Amino acid sequence: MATEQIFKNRLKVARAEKDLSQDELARLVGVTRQTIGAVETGQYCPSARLALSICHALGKKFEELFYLEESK
Amino acid sequence: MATEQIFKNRLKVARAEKDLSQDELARLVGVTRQTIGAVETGQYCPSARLALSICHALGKKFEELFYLEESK
DNA sequence: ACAAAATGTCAAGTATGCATTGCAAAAAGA
DNA sequence: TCTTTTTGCAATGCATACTTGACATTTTGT
Repeated sequence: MATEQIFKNRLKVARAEKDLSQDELARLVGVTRQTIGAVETGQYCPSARLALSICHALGKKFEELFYLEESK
Repeated sequence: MATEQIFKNRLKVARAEKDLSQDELARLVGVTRQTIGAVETGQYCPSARLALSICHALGKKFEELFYLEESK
């Protein structure tokens, strides 16, 4: 196993900038609060569809919110 | 009523621009040929992780390759 | 025309995203 | 402090992404 790619995000900060709660963002994009929370804390990687609508809701480009990081 | 968001992509063209086969792209991003084929023909929406590594492999930004479209 | 490479597709199985419910802790506001 | 809002976390279940293997069809190259 060479280079493992870890999926990360800057959701928490971007959400704070818009002054939105997890629940408010969740309603905007049509998922539950728990789903937003889980994505935010890195519990799992969202679908590209969900990730895209989060981008739209927060007024950010994809690469500003989501990225891959190398792990050792 | 339900303004349904449909997940679409421009993978086929972008892949052709790089002169890569589905199999070559698949190996680059670490999935199977069938998975690339299925994403390309819109059979399903990839994970944000897979979508991102496809972007990297094709040298494109996310929004250049993937987008949401309104349908009725 | 022929062979090889590329693509479409299908079935069955595994992995994981996401919903739902519920409870507890932390933060914010009065 | 007391109360409300927000967030974390866990279990169960359904939906869907992704794998593996296999076969048919189309495209490309000689």
